[in-house]
Amino acid sequence: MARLSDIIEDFIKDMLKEKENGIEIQRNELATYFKCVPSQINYVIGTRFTTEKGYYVESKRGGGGYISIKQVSISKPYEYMMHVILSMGETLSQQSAEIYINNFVDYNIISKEDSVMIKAAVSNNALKSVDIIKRNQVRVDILKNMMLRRVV
Amino acid sequence: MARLSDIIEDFIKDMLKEKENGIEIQRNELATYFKCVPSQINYVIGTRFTTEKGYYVESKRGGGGYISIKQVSISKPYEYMMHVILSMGETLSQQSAEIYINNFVDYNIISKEDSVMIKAAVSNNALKSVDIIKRNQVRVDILKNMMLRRVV
DNA sequence: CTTTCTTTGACTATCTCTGACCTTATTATA
DNA sequence: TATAATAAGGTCAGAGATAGTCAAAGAAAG
Repeated sequence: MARLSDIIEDFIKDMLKEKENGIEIQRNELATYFKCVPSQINYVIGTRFTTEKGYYVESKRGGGGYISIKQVSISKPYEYMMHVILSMGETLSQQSAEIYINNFVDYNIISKEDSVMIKAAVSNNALKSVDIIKRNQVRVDILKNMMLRRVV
Repeated sequence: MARLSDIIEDFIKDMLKEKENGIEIQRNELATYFKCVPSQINYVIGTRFTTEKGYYVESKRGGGGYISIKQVSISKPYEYMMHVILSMGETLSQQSAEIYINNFVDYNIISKEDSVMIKAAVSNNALKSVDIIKRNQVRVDILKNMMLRRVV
């Protein structure tokens, strides 16, 4: 059974596809349409339209309020990559790693096939014999090393 | 009498036969159907639907959660890779890893560019924060995971 | 008799949905 | 203009819905 959040996510993504310059939605309107509480719209945006995933969200309260969603432009892959590597920090969960890797595909830095392989390299399964405490540290080291080699 | 785990295994395999693109199951639903505890489903999947046996399993928790199982098509590269992976053993030096990776390039399983990236993933530099004692074990895990996903 | 495989259940982790309460912006009115 | 009413959107904690882990008990095989 598809989750409501997924349905709303798809709905918003469809809207974004049609509009080049981002969209503006009414939170209450959307909630009424999907027969859910307004805060579920926040949940969807908060979990699916994050900065990490390449979205830029703004909103305004009060009369005539709105939520605007834009997709970050993908102009300079190399600079993006270096920026991301430098901003990764010293530790990385499997989940966060996958978000980064999906972004690399979106930015045409790696192919879909490579992304599968890279995800495998940093999966908990591959790192199962690394101490839990160190695992996220090893993960980020591996990902940085791979991505550096790819763009250099 | 056949063990329950075998019955569940057969049931899932029958489902897989009918669906070309893999299946999605509900752990609790299946457990109810077979009148067993949910964790037995994990046991069956963990012992019968492993990567080594050619299956790829993903799951998600929470509302609308699922376990998805896909059967890997047994291609020539897959068989070759499986053979190589099984021969790798439980530990691998950086030097040996590079020999394997070079062979994969020769066999046209990966590109030269990918080989650079894979070598980076299993380099001592990427694994610098893994205990020396465990490093060769982690290295082989990573390489196995990556290569399996590449041929799958 | 020992080892390995199976079954069970208590506890844990994660994701989704809901509602009460809060903050901010605009508009109407005294 | 100051104030009140109205019209948005935001936050957060808790309830609900799944799945995962692990160790111990039980059963089967060697």
